[in-house]
Amino acid sequence: MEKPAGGVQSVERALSLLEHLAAQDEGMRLSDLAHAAGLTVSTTHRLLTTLEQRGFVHADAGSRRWHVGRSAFAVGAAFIRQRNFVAPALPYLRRLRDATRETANLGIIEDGEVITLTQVESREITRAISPPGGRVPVLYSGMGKAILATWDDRAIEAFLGTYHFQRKTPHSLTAPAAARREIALIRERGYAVDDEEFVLGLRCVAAVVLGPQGEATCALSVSGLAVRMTPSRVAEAGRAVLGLAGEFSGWLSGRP
Amino acid sequence: MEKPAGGVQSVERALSLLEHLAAQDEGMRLSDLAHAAGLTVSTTHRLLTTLEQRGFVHADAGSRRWHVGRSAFAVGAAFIRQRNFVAPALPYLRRLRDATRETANLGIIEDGEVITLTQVESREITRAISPPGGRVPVLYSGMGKAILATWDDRAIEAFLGTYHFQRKTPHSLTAPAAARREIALIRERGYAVDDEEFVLGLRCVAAVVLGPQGEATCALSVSGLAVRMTPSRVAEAGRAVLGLAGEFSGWLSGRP
DNA sequence: AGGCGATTTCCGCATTGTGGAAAATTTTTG
DNA sequence: CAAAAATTTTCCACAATGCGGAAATCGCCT
Repeated sequence: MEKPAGGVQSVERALSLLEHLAAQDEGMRLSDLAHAAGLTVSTTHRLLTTLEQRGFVHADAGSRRWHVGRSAFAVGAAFIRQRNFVAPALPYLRRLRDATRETANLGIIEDGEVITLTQVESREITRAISPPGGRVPVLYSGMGKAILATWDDRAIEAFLGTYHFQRKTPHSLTAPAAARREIALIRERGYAVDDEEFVLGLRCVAAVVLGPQGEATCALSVSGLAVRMTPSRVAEAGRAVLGLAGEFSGWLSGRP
Repeated sequence: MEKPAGGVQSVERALSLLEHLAAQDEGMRLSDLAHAAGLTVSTTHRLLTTLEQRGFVHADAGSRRWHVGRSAFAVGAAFIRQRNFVAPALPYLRRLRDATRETANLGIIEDGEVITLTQVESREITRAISPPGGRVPVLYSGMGKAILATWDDRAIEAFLGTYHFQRKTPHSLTAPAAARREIALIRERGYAVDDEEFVLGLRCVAAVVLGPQGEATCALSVSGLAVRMTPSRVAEAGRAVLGLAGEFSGWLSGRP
């Protein structure tokens, strides 16, 4: 009627209900939900009943409120397990590459190391090459430090307590105190810098991507040769990576 | 036709597609998905298109495969954020209480401490009382130790490295070595025991609840007075809590 | 180029979902 | 504690909506 959408009406409505429920942490009552979604009460009730049979929503008998159900959780978890955010990240990585003219990377933390899942290469002739799939200890990586900085202090202390510091280059962090200062700096400006701390001649600027719960899901970074990555270009790359990580976070959480 | 379900057909079918996609980590092609779900190709395509418009699935242009999308992730994340697993856990906690005649608890780890989210009290006259909402350091809690034991060794070492050991009772763990032995034991038998390590006269048996990705989501425990919790009853409670935690894990991941 | 499997679009039909209104239930109020 | 108000649940007749067969299109391999 209103919208010339080519979709299945009842499915669209059901999905809309799920999104409304996800947005209200206290759950919603039937009539409120119907009003919010712009549907009649009876239609809303029928759709909710269907969703409930499949476990995608759950009606709390006591408070008469509807909540997101276990099946929605089980399905959503597959998104991370399957690494389905890698392909959608590519447009952001491309924009990051184009904004900085350096290689753009996407990485996650797994078992105490940073894995670069994918990258979009710089078009420069001389470019840093560290192919996707590689593993790097957290503190030697801009992405690792950016994610680390989102943890609470307790977890960070626990991590630093047993981290095996190594002097890979003259610029490497070699003590917990230096790491703490670094983390404070990252929190202040929003992005992390790897200033030739892992490989001499390579600089890296990274920012974290947050999921819908505010949890660090992954990180974006820009890596380039130190000769090109001057202080002013590092700052410029910081703004770019911060902006695009923010956009990608928003996309992950549901907003375009 | 086949099923006398009172639900909305197209919505049920769409949810079924989501669940099939979540189960196949490599994604699925249209025709395979249609076959798996028992639908015609054209119907499947129409439903997928609708789901895609809302971002609940994503079609990878290159490989021609469909995957779970970001919106499903965003909605599913609300399940954990809203703590929607607390109410559904109650039936399991009740069964646990009835099987052991002791108080049954549900807890999570947050900021390095265990929070008891809810409990079902023992019917015994003399019962241990530690009301929901309380926070206890991880290593003093059966639930905390059970969750800790699921972490990888690296993370455990990091944790133990800065843990502030305190001798709360003569039975408390007071050194990393003892904690490591304890974790090995927990992994071997599947459940954790707090043997008067936090409060004298109180024993606790706990097992972890795993989410769809195999991640520790929360833990179940049984707590009772040491005078009643004899070694044989501890072993019995261990079997009960292990079984029910497993059932609850299965429920969380989609199977009843 | 050509053929084949898979995907996408189209369309007439009746199955299916819709929303008003009534019945049942719960909550609030007098 | 009874009556009223508000909300949830069930029911039903109608036609709008979703269905699936088939045709058109696309993409890939030989």
